[in-house]
Amino acid sequence: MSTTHQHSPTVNARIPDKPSVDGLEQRWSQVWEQQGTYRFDRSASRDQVYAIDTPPPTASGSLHVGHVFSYTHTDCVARFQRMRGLEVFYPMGWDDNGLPTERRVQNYYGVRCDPSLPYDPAYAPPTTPGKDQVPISRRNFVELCLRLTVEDEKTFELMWRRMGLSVDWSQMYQTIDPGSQATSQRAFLRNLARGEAYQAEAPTLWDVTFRTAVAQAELEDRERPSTYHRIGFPASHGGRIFIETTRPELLPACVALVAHPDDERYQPLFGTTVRTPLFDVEVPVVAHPLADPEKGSGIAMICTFGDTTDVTWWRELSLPTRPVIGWDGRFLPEVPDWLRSDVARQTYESMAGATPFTAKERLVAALDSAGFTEGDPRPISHAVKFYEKGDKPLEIVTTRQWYIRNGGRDAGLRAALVARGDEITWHPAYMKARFTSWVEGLNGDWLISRQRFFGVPVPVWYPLDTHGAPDYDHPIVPDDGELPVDPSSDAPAGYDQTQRGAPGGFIGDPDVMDTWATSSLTPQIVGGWERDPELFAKVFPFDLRPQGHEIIRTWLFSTVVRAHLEQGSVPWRHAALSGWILDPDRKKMAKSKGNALTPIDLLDEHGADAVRYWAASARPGTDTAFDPGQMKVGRRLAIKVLNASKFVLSHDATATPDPTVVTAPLDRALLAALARVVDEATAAFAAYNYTRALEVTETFFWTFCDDHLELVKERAYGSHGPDSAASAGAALAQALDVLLRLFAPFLPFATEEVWSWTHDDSVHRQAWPTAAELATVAADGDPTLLSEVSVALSAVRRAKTEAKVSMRSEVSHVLVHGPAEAIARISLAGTDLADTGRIATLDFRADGSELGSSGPHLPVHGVVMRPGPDLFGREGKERCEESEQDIERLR
RNA sequence: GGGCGCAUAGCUCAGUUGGUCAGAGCACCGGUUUUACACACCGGGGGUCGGCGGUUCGAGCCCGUCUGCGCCCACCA
Repeated sequence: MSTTHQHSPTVNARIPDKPSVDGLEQRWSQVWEQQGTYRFDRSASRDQVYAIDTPPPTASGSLHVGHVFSYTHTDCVARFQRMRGLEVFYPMGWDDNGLPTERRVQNYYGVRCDPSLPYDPAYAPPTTPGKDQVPISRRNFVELCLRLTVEDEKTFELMWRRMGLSVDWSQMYQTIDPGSQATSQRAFLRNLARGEAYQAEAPTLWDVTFRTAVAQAELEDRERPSTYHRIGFPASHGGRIFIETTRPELLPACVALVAHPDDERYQPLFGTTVRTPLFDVEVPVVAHPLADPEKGSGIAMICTFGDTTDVTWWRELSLPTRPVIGWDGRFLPEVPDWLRSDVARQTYESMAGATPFTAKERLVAALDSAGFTEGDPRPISHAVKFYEKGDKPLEIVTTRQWYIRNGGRDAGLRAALVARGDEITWHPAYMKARFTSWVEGLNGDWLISRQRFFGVPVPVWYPLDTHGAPDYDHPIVPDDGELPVDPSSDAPAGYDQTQRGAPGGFIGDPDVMDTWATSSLTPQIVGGWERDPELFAKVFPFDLRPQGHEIIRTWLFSTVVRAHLEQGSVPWRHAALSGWILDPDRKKMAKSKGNALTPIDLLDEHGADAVRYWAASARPGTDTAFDPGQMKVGRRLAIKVLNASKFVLSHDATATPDPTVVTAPLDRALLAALARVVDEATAAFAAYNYTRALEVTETFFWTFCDDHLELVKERAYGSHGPDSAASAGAALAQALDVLLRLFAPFLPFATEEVWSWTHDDSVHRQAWPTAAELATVAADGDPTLLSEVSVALSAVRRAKTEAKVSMRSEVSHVLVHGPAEAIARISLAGTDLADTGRIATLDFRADGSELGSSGPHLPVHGVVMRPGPDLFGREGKERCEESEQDIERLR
């Protein structure tokens, strides 16, 4: 990189007569691709690398405006770091594995996966989805998933390119591609070997629609109406114990009643038994501190399992298991063997195979008619756990599942993971609290197995004994070199396919891993862990993980877990959490609400630079209102950059480090003021405050355009000779050169367009500007001069505006007066001020006066004018008196 | 129930360690067709900085408290 730029002899010919922001995106994104502008140079050393762990967007549909928003933030940081001299490792991935893709494929093609079907190599999906979903084999289904995600990902890539993301597209990955699968399986197998992954048969939160287990991190509470039913249990010593429950249909699964140990009402019952109504099962009355005396009747029935509290009680009180709900969410078809009496069996038969809803209706009716209920059902509203992607309440089903230790059952590991959070710099800092509180609140290990089809398979097989029963305690694992494997179609070493399912043979684990189990490894996947050790050493730990704050508990946390277990390190040094886009009602913009605009529409209407400007105006972590007005402002800024640049560069001036060319005090002041802006923008950017960097640059730029450019225009055209013109032109060129680089991370298209008028290389590979590079030319320039002259100019303009005359109107006499130092400075720019204000006679008076309404921090205290009555066409006396300005107009 | 964040002009938001901090942009009103830009430029009005109390010579800024909004988490009988 270099700050001295070669000049083309055809400078002016490259400047369009009518610069436009339209069409820049297509042109420059192509050039960047052809020239490899953003290609990562892996020959850089580790301390020269800035590595980004890019969030792979879910490839299950379309991008929305929230993506544009947050990815812009990351891109601005990436571009800054690149210009700062770092090699930026900026990959892009697609999270295509998992449920969202399955659902999209089902809807798109009108198919569903039936793993029992054989693979049909000739299968072609229907051109239009039929009314009923066509069952197809798992392999056919996966092929459709791959086919559709490839199409989606092409669209995504075009979108990102049009946004101007400075991604290195040669570093692309999919979470379902073979490399990701191998990494995911390798990490799992290492967890297994170290005892960090294990399987267990245990009560599991279960989504009955998707028929899969779900993890704690994927839960969400939803408020749902329900009803309390008051039910009497016959006590062994006579009388009835009344409980209140929202799930009376679980009565056949009841294993105990529980009350608080201190609850005097029920203390006499502890140690006794009651019998379940109708089902006539004897259950104990037990004590546990989790029982809430205030809730319902103060005594609850424990069922296996109605909720997670039941699981706690069941585990801690060593209660028996009486499951009644199956994987499909319906009551098991067979009458359970613990139901013995005829009434019990008949009652259960009326519920067998039913949904909980139907079973509840039938059982409550039976309880009513048998006189076990008391009073009317009482409506309540309570929180119910749902899978975040599901629409039916979760059930709890006992199943064999794979887990990875995440500190949920191990205080030492939990503390170590909390400490990892302290090693990460959070942007904004308060987001760390969400991480910490999540880790500290974990109550179980991470359930990673899913009973789904499109995902990374759990890479193990199980030997079958001579009776054909699997030995889950001795899984067969593949060698590292075999990865990735699919146990449902590959045979383990030492076996062949004919032994699949046969006694003495093997079976493959049928499950896939949760999508987070793979995406938690994005640093390892994209960084080439075990695949490309040289690369991995240069990028890991990564420098930045950008992501949404709503997935701190999932993606961020699970990535920390994997890196901690595998590398003994944090995965990255910084985590930047982006906010959400809110619609005008301050609700999160979401596709499901139908209020998310497509990004392409926005780009068509405003242009990429404009949309990026809006996004970059939002501070890190802040939820932000969707605001087309800001995009209009951004578009205006981009256009302004083009036009101002055209003016500056039309003078054929050269940015020069030679202080003998830039001699005018105002020109030096400009560069001195710009040096301060550079310092401020750099410090802000380095602290990930890209918004502040943009703001200071933009503010300066408008002063540059509206004041400085106007002040030096006449001189630049040569009105005072070639030397002063050269000074103006060189300073303008120098300032523009710096400003373009300051704007480059935000407005990559407009800045590149302008840069190309005078350069053959890309602005995006230039060095980030420094105050030092301006210092020589700025020389003794005083940055306050520019603002002081601006104040004086503003006062002249105000007088003309109030007189309702053109800014070109001539003024015969202006007196500027104020503190001596300010007057001394301003007088150095007197010629420029007189030219711009079209002032015939400009006088200065240092009197320390405080005329005018300017604030005390404004060093110029008044511009004193007297307009003549005839030229302005009015007296203007009132104005003079009002502002205490003695304005004299000489014609 | 616990935790975090927010509350400043009609709107969207800046205000770094308390002292020129009452700001910006948009919107609004008025003016200017000026050869980089009318996709422009110039100017203007507009806020008791959520309420109350406290610390201080001095408080959007610090402390307490209250109100409202949002988010995260929590064992849902």
